[in-house]
Amino acid sequence: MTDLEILKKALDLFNEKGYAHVGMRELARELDISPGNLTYYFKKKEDVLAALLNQFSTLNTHTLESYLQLEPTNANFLQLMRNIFDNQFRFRGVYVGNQFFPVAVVEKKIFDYQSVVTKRKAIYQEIFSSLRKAGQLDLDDQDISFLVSFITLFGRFWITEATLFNKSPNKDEVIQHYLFLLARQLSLFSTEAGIKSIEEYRIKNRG
Amino acid sequence: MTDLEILKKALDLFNEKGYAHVGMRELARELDISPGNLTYYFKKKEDVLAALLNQFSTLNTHTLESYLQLEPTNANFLQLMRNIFDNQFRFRGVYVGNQFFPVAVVEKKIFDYQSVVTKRKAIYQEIFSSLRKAGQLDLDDQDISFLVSFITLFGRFWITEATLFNKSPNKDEVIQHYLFLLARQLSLFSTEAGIKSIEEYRIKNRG
DNA sequence: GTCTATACAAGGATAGAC
DNA sequence: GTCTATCCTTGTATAGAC
Repeated sequence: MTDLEILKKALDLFNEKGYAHVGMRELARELDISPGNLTYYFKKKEDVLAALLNQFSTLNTHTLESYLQLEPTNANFLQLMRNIFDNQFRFRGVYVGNQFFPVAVVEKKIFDYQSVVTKRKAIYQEIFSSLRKAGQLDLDDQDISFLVSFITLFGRFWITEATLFNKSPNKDEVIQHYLFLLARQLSLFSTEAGIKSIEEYRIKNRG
Repeated sequence: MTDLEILKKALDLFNEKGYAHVGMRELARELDISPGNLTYYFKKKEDVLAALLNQFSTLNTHTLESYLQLEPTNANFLQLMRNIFDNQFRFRGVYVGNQFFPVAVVEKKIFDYQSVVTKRKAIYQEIFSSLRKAGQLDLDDQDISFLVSFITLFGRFWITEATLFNKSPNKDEVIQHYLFLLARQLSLFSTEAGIKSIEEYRIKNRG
């Protein structure tokens, strides 16, 4: 038995039933080990959560880094957001499944979520600045901070809305829907070149 | 002891600690009654939740109804949203505290949340149509459905974002912040008259 | 009708045997 | 590294006092 095997099964169960509704005994049973043995690998249920949040955060960091290698275009940005949305969908059980996050997360004891959010905001600020410089978006500084606020909230909670009544909706369908909304918002601030780039993205992702 | 007293105290505790982190024994202790006595009034914890959700939903319905008596202007609309935001803040412990709602809510057994959401969407559709007809907003039909999607997500999850790291933030501050974002979004679709109305609202709510 | 006392099941967590 | 046994908290149900 390895940590990774346990985390894989745990994520499956969390995605299916929600973090709060999966017990350590149940997880152990699904892994064919005893509850006591499970706690040899993860002392507390929250440790399982923290490990998954770390996986998720690392994955997002990689996704963002590979975007930063590319040309700053609206099309590439939308592709980035699709990839991020994909990650969120994969980890929805830990990402949305928590009531409030356990106190331990809020108090940064097991995972410093707050600092992740701060860093992400700074990156989005950067991204929108580059898109402006590249002539894709027509923005003043206030518009940038508005778009950062928008993307922070929208980009975090679309998956919560999507899974509110159905924990496993059709992935491609929901991502398509929310990406469409995002593209529309982006187009409100786009230059002609930016609009063209959005159109290109649309065409490419239909064929 | 009355139902209302219990619900008041329960909401206080839920706002402070989150629904999942308040036990029936704790609630009873705070009310100076025995746990068994509490279950005389509310058989299950979920029944407390359902009662609060009903209070909240009724409050929102009244808030919306009194808006519908007024002139359709952006200023009145923003005032409506401020009132709604106020309600959400008051009930944040039951509104946010459950990202997935308990199974009983999702399955409509104790509270038909899904039908509330559907009705609210229809009302917002109406509201934006009137604002278009009144010359406040410049919209085609696609814009309307975009704005409805926007307001549904934004109007539901701002409070979740606001309470993510701090369960009791300064109410006026956070509402001001999110209302400002909403006004900005609205202004992207506003006519000159609409912009003026937003400005009027801003001036009125500073003095 | 209102309340207390108590019991039980389920789940997180821990100690210690092998 | 794996397991059993045990403890504690919490949701829930019920018997019965007043």
